[in-house]
Amino acid sequence: MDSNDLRKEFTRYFVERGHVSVPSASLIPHDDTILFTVAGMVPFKRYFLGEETPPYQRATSIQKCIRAGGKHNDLDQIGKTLRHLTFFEMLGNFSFGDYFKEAAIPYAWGFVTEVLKLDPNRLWVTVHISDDEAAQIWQHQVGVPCSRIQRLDEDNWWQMADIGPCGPCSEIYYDKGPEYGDDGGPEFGSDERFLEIWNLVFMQFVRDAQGNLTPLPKPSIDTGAGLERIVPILQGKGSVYETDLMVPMVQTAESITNTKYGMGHKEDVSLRIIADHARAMTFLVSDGVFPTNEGRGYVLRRIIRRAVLRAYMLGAKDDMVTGRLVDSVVTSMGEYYLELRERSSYIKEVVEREEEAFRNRIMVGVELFEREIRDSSFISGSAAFRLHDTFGFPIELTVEMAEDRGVVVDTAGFHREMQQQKHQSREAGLGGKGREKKDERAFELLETHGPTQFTGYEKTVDEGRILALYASEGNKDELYLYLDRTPFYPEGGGQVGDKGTISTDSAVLDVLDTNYATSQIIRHLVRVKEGSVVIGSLAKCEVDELARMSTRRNHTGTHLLHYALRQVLGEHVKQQGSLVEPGRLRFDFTHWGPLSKDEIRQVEQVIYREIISDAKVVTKEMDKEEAISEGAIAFFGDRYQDVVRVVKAGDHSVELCGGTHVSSLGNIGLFKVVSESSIGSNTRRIEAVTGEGALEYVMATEDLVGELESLLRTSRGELIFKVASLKAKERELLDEVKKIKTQSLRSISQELINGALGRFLVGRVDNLSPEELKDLALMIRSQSPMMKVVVVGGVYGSRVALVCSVIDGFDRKASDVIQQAASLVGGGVGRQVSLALSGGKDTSRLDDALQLVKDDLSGML
RNA sequence: GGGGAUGUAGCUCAGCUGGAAGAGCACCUGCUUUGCAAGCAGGGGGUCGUGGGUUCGAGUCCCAUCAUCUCCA
Repeated sequence: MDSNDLRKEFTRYFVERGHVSVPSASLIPHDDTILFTVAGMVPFKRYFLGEETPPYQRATSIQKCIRAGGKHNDLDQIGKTLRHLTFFEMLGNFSFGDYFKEAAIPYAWGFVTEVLKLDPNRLWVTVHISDDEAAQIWQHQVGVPCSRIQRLDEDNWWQMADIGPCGPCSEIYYDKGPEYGDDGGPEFGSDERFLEIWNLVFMQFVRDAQGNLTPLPKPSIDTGAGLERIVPILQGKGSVYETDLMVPMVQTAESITNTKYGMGHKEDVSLRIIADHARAMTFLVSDGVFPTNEGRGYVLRRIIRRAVLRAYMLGAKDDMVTGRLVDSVVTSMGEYYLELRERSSYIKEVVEREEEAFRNRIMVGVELFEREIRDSSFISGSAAFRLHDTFGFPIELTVEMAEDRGVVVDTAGFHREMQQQKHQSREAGLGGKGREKKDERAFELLETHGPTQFTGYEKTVDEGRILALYASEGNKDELYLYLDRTPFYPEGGGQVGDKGTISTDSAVLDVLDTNYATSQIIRHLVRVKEGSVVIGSLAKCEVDELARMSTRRNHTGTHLLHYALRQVLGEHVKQQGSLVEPGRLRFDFTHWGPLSKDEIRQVEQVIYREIISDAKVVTKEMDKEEAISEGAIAFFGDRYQDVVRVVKAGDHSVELCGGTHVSSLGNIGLFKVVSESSIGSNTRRIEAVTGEGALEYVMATEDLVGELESLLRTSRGELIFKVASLKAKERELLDEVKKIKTQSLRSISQELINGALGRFLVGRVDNLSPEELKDLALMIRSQSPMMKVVVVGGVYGSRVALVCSVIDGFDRKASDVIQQAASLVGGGVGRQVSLALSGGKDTSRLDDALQLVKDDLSGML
């Protein structure tokens, strides 16, 4: 049975048993607590937690998963073992309060023995030490002999967190045979011999803060079976790398590195890493991850770089390799994952650009490495760390290259420095953030009064009843006010909270900010302007309408900007963050380089055309799937909800968004990009203004041009020409001045030479810059080769300059000659042999100083 | 969020403990030669990323800032 058949058979089996087949969710979860989708249950988490009601009671899915980076990190194990993978597929069936152990266990056993036709004599089962119920079902209902059921403790207990749903697990293991390791079942035997192929999680209890377990009224089932674990068994292979899931990638890896799988352990590890990473990078980019220097993007980046590095070390020194790797993944998996085929050229572009950047880094690093070993027979830990930390030169490559040269690397020292950096970063990370405390009172309000009703989409003035007023965490004068209904927009989706005023019969309050206390309770940060607040009284809420209007313009403008950037730069552009304030908007997005002036113009033009179309902005609540099928751009970080708010800004821009918007695009008025900059690799930031802000910006530019016009006494059309000709003129004049200066220096030097007696010269010339004075001294020396010492000094502005030049081989240093004179005028001098420069502030002592030098030299020569 | 590195001629870079802005390639002119990176002579081209500071004097030291690269979280 090949892997495509297995996927089909699995889905068919559970659909026949009343499950709804749910397509694989994105690798980017709608969940801030994890970096990637790491298991089949991730997309259903909210159903299991009871935060949302599932639309079905039984579901089955084949879920793409990534375990790399974050809490679930298998990256370092890849290639070394045969069972770890960064990318894998999870087969799962789920029950949301429907069936429980009595059905889940027989389903699993039925599939394994009847559909997969695995030999029951090779199967083992584990249950939790406390779970007699499951053991009974295995033994009596399914008929697994007692000797094949083992009891495990922590390994068979599941919990999402310290508090919340949890329960025992039960697993099915496959015995690969004595040649793979020691016997004794999964509990005592070898990990490589007994392979876990099926995990059943019984969500049975809720654990509270004290650690008490309370049984759930409707327990649930979450199962997971690794496709990559099962396929080798079905195909009679020792590992997944020999099955149809991996062979195409391994073959490509062989071909690009000119090696063969099975040649040797070292080569095999590398080939496995390349093959595994080929799948991971292809799927990650396909699901919208972009190589950047933080979070998910950083993990992707490491995966790409690691694959390239392994290929490089096996001999693929010059040719690009990732393009062919992506091709092999798209070809072999595109039949089931259609999105790969659709986006293959995009995936290749993103990945190949990263490879190219990395290859440039390697080249620089190799040079530094050479320099490092030139005069040292070993590489210190700190040197290896510097190569890695500063120049991005991987430690593996340092070690490899050192081995080739017979040089030792202090890897222990390297890891020490690495630990230190990690420690340092973690400290800084924790100190900086300051975690928000949970607003417990908001939960109470939610229980007693239900969610706050937000009316701000329709109006900016409304009435609400005051439910509570509490002291805020920070400033004493500032309080938290809770209403049953409010038009104040709470900070979210990048848009800042509304400001304004709230008044009752007895009090007037300034609203400083508005945000969510919990996901459904809105909290106003207020300051009492006059009177006192009576709980339960009716309050008139007035949002600062001017600020809100500006915010609306900026928010809709942000959507247009996003659309325009994708039009002009390409579909790789993706929002990374945004800030919408009344005064301006800020938009971070993925892109590989600075935008040219021309590209910014084009973006502004696209936006301009949208604005003058004056198309309506339509907001609609719709089903999530429906929204995506209409082309809405969904972002990670968005909460997963069945019903989402979709904002259609004109005919092109469609996004999921909870913010406030103008009613038609013409209201934006004018959109102007104010700045474009980098905030990290492959991440750019644009700041822009709209409406009045844009007008002010244009006016300021106008004023500037106006001022230039009057300053340069010319018209706007002539401005460029005027400045260019002024610069040319300046150049000309400077050349002229230089020529004249040289001439005058020549005549001054002649005068001084003529007036000189003997083999030295001391003279005073004022109004020459130190630079010119130096030229003068050199000129005298070159015109009069017999002159042994030349000292010239002069007043320049409020300062004194002194220069001394001596003939080669003179028995005193130039600096020594004027040392005393320099200190007399309040200056210092360094130590120079042939030419010394000095200066000072005391202009009145210059003549004395020069006399001092003269006396000194006459005595000597 | 924290750390490190880099920024000098069109390009690639050198410039040590502060003291006369350089090389190679490219470009222009001329000569030689007419063959795979041709030789020789001459020449143009630099706000030393930007802004402060220390100093008699800063490409060089200090601070800030911008850009690019990189590691960690």
